Amino acid sequence: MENSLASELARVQTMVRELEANMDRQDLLPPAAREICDELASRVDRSLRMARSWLPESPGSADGSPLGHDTAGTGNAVKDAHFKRRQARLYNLVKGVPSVRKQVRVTSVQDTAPMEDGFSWRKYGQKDILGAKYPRAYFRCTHRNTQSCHATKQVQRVDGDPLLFDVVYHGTHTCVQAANGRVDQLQQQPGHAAGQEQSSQLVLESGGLHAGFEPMSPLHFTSTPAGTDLGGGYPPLFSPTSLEWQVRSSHAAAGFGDGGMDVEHQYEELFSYPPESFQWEFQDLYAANYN
DNA sequence: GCAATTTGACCCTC
DNA sequence: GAGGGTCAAATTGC
Repeated sequence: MENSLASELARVQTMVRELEANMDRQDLLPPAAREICDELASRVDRSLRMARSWLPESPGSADGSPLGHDTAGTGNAVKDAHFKRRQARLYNLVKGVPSVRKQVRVTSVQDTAPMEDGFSWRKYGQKDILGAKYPRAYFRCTHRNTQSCHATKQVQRVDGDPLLFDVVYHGTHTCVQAANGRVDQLQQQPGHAAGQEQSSQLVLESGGLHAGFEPMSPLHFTSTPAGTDLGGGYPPLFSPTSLEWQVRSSHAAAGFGDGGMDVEHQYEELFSYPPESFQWEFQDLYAANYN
């Protein structure tokens, strides 16, 4: 019952996105209509999450997957096993290295860039991922060599929702860029000290988080100039004008990456019982997403 | 000419 | 052996 409800909502969500994308592609979408589409998508998304919260645990299921991974139709146990292993690796990558995962929504397929996050990144690889429709792109900090900054991130378009990107950050920026702009902002957040770890970015990058109705401040994507394509036949990546951040994050350094906990549980755990140091962040994020 | 991206190959882990 | 992550030479764009 709830399962079919979730499926239906997922279908509606996809249709809204497709409608929006198609109209956007043909310049048929006036601003007012775009707002309605955004709101509609956002509300369906919220309903979907509600529906999923009723479901019994089903990690890796078509609709229950936090990555939006669509295993429906594959019916392939081997693939599923690989997918689970991939998920496990995603969350357990390097023990002790902060890992923050986010989902970034853009408002149209034209705006298909994982947003500017204040750092400059250099792409160093791209891989087709088993069971995933779109390839995963690998970025490292531009200042890796000059300043020994070992922060990296992975960006991958979510299957079934071309407007949604998974962005996984690994490591902490130690470059000057981190010391200037980012930390200055961090210091404005209560309870946060300069130079705090990657988890702080959750606050910053979702600072403008809204339920997806309002454009955020202008963005540009320095690391991925025109011509970069994350695959799937979509246009080159340009500057998104409006983004919705769905902060469904994990923080390996906080102990959520270990212990065999499934991904869905990690999210629930994180939102329900966030580590003390992150509680205020998740209160804000939760409020932004669910109120 | 330099910097960034692309992409095939290699390495590591499971 | 398969798959994910990284390297590095070739290519491209400014």
